[in-house]
Amino acid sequence: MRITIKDIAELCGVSVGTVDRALNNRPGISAKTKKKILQIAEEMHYRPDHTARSLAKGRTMTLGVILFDVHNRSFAQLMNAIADKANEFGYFVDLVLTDKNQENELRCLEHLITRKVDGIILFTVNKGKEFEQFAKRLQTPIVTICNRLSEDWNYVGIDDRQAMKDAVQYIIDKGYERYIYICPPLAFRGKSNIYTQEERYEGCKEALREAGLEERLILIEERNYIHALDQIALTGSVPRTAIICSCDYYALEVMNALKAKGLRIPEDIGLMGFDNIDVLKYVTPPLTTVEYAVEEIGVKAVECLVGILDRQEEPAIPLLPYRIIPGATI
Amino acid sequence: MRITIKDIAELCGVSVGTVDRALNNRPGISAKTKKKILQIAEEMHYRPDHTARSLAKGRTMTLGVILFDVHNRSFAQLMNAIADKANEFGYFVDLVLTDKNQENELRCLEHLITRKVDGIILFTVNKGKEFEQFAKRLQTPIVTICNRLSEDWNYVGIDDRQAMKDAVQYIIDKGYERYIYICPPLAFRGKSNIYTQEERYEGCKEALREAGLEERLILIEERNYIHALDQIALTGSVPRTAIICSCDYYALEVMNALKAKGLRIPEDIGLMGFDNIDVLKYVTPPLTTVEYAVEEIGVKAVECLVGILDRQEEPAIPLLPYRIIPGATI
DNA sequence: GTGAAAGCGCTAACAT
DNA sequence: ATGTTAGCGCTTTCAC
Repeated sequence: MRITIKDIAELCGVSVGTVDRALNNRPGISAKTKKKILQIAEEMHYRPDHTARSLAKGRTMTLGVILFDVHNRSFAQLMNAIADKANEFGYFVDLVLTDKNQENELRCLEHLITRKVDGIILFTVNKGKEFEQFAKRLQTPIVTICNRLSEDWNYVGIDDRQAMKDAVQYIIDKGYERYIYICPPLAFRGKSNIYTQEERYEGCKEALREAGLEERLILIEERNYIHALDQIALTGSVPRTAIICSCDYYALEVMNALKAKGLRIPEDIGLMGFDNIDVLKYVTPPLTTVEYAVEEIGVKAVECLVGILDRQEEPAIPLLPYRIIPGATI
Repeated sequence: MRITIKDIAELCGVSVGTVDRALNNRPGISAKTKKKILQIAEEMHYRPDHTARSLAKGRTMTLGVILFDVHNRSFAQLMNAIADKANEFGYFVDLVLTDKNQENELRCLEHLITRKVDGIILFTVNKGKEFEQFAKRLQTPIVTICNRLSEDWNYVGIDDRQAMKDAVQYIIDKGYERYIYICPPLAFRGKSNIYTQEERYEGCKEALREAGLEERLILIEERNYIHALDQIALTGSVPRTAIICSCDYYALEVMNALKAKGLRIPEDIGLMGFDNIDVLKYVTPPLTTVEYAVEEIGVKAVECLVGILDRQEEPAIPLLPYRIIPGATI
């Protein structure tokens, strides 16, 4: 049996109320008894029971975080940033993984509610009015990150459309003649929430359209994009081509494929990523990509949530900055 | 106010005991009332309060996991594996990060105890009798992974010494004449728990000793190992050198440095890593390294812990297998 | 300054 | 088959 405040109370010959006052240094207790209680507690290696405290206080001091997994993109960094910042505010973090599965995400949300988390940071794959109603019914503050749900929800992220637009403009300036855009199946649009992916694609199209190059774009959105790439003439006397990937991981796979074909980057073909994931520093040639501060997304999300929880304030968060990392693949 | 079993009881005109029986399908309830209760609960969007349940049952159905962070090595994969396996058994996972700081680790342990986790999976940086006593005093089952504490504790991992020995033997067979071993400062030996690092280094020495090559080994254990490498003659008419790194991340940094110097791998210099982290697939040339199933470590650790918790059984876990990945850098 | 007691929401043992 | 009740460990209000 673990030691409780009741045990401490008996040992000190006082009531549990007094022990509580000492332990949580609340007023209404003499310095002397307080000191004694704290000493005994220390000696007995007393550890408070957070479960009981939460039940009594109605708050768990815990933030739930919902992500796909911890591999993708820079989720590991994001997670670290969130955990650190939450700790600063005295909160702890519960991480749950959806594996990009919508049903799973619902279960994750239920789980966090069951656990009575005080607030939730959500990278959603769901969308639609029905889901939003479900989420509202949970009666728990939610901050969305990286993938917008709707204007009704707090959101922390970058302007993905403008960022991709800038990136493509950067490519255009280098004088490419043909553009291949690779992204996950936009056909999921109907079901899954791929807001960010859509935004990036729109940004690409906008840039090309404004440059009058719209018809030079080839969209590859199949699962097996490497295979699809093979189908497209990439060698010999073809227009000078740039491959634009909606995220770095695609770009890395493409880079492997291009290398395997013996193509030189960027002489034979240009390549652009997005996200600037941390492993890029070990990849040659250095990938041209778009960077933004993932950690900052985590920090801002926590600040927003804690603001709501601790101070009932809910300020809108401006979109975060981004920048193009030149690299050597464009 | 969120809805509770008491509310459901009133709505159904039954007692909380009956509601509990229905919700947790325990015996002693008619199919009819059960159905009604479940229906009302559904309609009212009832969510059980895990906090209250834990307090009543004395179990939280939660496993604590203590790691440095989620970047290093293959911690992300490890974490995913642990979370998945724990879910299978109906457990949830609480992850806490120590940032390789010993004091922090103590706080993390305290935290998990405060949260009343049922068991803990620990990648420790602490060691010594005092720490072990502290850990035992927590009265919570602990399974150590990846870094041994002592024979007193359950452990899941590989035979690092033998694995590195095999790796170095593999290098020796390729006819290298000089060996450079790079690892974190073994000087931390006194304070921090670097069991695994020591084992790997010993394995390297053993292999060389048995081949009569012991004096050909240069140990680099400074923080700034890239700088230290520079000091050592690596070009021109020097003995054919292999650089052995105690983990892949060092090897990747070294690879970058070698490339920057214009050295060819493995023609000019050999390079070996350890861990086979997942990003290696995007790195050229493919790094020769040692692989083992991180996921399996997670799975086994969870199985062990759940065995202790659910069935009071505590079987010793055999060390996991490993194998050398040839790559193209040796 | 300190004690007593009523919860927090749920479980489980004991009645009926 | 169903109801009643005493906790689980802590917080908090109200007396003294």
